[in-house]
Amino acid sequence: MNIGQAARQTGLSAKMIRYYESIGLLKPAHRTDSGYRVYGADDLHTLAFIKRSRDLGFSLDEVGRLLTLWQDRQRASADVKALARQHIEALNQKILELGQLRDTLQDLVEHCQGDHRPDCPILKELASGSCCA
Amino acid sequence: MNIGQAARQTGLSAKMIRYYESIGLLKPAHRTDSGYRVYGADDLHTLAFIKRSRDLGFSLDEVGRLLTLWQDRQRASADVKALARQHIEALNQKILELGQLRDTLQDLVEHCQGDHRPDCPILKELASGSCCA
DNA sequence: CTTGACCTTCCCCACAGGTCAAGGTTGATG
DNA sequence: CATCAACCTTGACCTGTGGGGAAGGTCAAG
Repeated sequence: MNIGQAARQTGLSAKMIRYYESIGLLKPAHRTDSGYRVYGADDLHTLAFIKRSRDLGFSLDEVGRLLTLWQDRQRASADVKALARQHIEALNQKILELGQLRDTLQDLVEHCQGDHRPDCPILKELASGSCCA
Repeated sequence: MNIGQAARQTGLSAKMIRYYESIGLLKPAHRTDSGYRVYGADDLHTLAFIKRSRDLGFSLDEVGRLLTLWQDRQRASADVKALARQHIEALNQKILELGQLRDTLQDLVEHCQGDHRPDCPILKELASGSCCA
């Protein structure tokens, strides 16, 4: 199977597959005599694993660790769980931060008339700085 | 005032200040005879405005628009409000997405023994794909 | 004069790819 | 066989928001 078909089957782009190979996330694919990359069922599995891990928000670095654990028959599931937990914590942290930003902005918006007068509390707060922690 | 002091006073880095100038977010700073950038009270105000806008999660592109509105005495506050609302919507969207990822991961983690056995439901789900929408 | 802190410009690095170019392969058609 | 479209290859450059550091100029104090 060529890279394009592998891409379509996994939902990745051909570009991404080459990129993953270039950064060492994937082992170099087999090649035809003319240099085309060839992918088999195993490779598709790995690509799909990467795709789903990315969809869950893991960084490529984390995906690399997950792949290692996946391919290691001796791994402890505790390792995977720890990685996932760590990722959950990062997500929660990000969610909190974004929520605080949103709330702050929401406050500002609610104090803004939103009419045609140039007077705007949002800009005033941005200029004066009393809005930010 | 030199760029280093301006940076310390506003919480930006000298690097960022030069960058903002290079992309046209800031007007080119005045220079001494020897080429050093010099910042006055007005410039500090603008830098602080940028810093606070960035802290609220606006992109540099959005900051540029806010700056324009800020410096435009004829602006309508409705414009600022619309920009802020738009940003709030983007934040909400991102928060939702991250929350869904977290919940999915949380489910997976809860089904994982987390012991020394190699059997791990998280990896199984990542490999099989039934976990993702 | 020397030292050290500061400034300047310039280039490379990160993430996670997108986009385009120039050229080689492959397979199907006339 | 010629040709054409669709596919593949590598490579280079773009995004956004800077960080890090090199090479060299400037300034103030000792």
